[in-house]
Amino acid sequence: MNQFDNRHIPLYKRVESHILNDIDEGRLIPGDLIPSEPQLALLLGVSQGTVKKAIENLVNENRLYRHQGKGTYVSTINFNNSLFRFFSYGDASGKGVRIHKEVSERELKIGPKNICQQLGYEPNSELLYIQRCGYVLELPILIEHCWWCPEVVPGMESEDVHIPDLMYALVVEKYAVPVVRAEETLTADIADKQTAQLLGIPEKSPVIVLIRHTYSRHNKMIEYRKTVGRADKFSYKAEIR
Amino acid sequence: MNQFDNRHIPLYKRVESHILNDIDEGRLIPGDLIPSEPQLALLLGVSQGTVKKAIENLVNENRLYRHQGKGTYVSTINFNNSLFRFFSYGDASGKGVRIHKEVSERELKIGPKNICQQLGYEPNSELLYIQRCGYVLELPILIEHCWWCPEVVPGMESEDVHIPDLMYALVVEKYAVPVVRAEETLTADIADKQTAQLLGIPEKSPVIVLIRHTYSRHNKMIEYRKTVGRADKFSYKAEIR
DNA sequence: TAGTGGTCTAGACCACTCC
DNA sequence: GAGTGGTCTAGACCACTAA
Repeated sequence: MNQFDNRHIPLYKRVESHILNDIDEGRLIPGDLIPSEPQLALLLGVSQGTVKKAIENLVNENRLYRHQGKGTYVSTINFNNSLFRFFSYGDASGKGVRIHKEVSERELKIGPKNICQQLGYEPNSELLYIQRCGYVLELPILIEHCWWCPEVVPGMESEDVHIPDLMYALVVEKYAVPVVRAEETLTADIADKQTAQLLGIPEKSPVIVLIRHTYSRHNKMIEYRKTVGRADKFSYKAEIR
Repeated sequence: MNQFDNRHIPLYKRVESHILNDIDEGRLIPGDLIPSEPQLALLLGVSQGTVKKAIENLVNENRLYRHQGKGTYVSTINFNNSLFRFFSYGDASGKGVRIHKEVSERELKIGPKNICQQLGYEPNSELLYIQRCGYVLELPILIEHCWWCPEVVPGMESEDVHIPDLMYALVVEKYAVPVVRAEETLTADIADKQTAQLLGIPEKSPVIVLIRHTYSRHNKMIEYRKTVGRADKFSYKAEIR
């Protein structure tokens, strides 16, 4: 049965699956060096060319990256690929304008029902809520509402723990929780009273809303995040072919 | 380190350039069959494996597609890749809800200065303007404002010419103008009075704004389009790794 | 049946990195 | 110098398409 099924799956696909399994089950974590082409070829009983093809495919899918002379590594998630990079912070000349974030709320509290469920909790469970405001040159430009699984990041509700702009660096370094991937959904809305006040814009101004689901290994969702930003500073560009 | 060693360009890159040149200069047009691997290998004096690698790269970039047993073709632009496919037309169960468009204005008129310039005209030139309203089940959901180069589509201002939902089909078939690619930019705004009226929504409701630049061969821009749609029906999803 | 792309192998040589 | 990935070749065999 199994033999019949496998007969139609190309060898390079099996090599891809082998590597992806090692990643998904934590035997390889982001940043790790994977075995070299000859090693994998020997291990899996295929030619080096087949291994090369499998790795090339995974590189194209952004799952691996290679350095000539060094080796092949498991990709680290890159939040510069977030849709939020399409906010232009008023700097017409070039990119790279820094956005600074400040925590405005941080506490354990009962999460909304749908967020509890998405994070794998019973409704009305206590979650870690962090609210931050993002600034460019003192100008508030976005509000972040983050909901974390509290036992994934124990103690992060304490004022003693400094939260860097890129929160995920803290999660990886302090709690050793690898952030593996995220899903983002973009919509638009108009500012409610509280958002308008925090952003210093008129109520009912257009805002961009970005919902992010952040995942660790084994497809475990560890954070729900809703970011609301000024629409007048946002534009997302794509090419169609 | 010798920075002048850039002279060496890999053979497969040259094969890619050869094919892309043939496309850009119109010797190959979308839908055309390109020469087979052995033919290209012979023509360019490289091995078939090198041609294969070049073609694989172009397939990954969506410039070509292949059919086993048939051959390799130049990609046709696919407007299903438009960002507008992320409008969900109120149908929760599945996709594929049809959007029907009706022309509400069609005339030659002086274009806005920036649009004239982008289309390669002097300011205050006459352009072909077409306005359409998009419906799902009688419910207006978006407004399209299209500006065309008039001599690219002569006579399209006439009421006699039927404009199909996918306008580009007409342009390709009737005027033999290949549509090669398009660029889209997404932003959000609030509905002005006219838009609100046409869409049947309150003034100042949130709307999604999509600007599209459409190009023919030789990088010639042939259309400027601005589409304004109800934000409450739009969501764009992406994955970060 | 001839021609196309799809998979797979074996091996050569080069460029880069680290020791 | 040893090990890594990057390029390139030659050739085998298979799967699909069309005449």
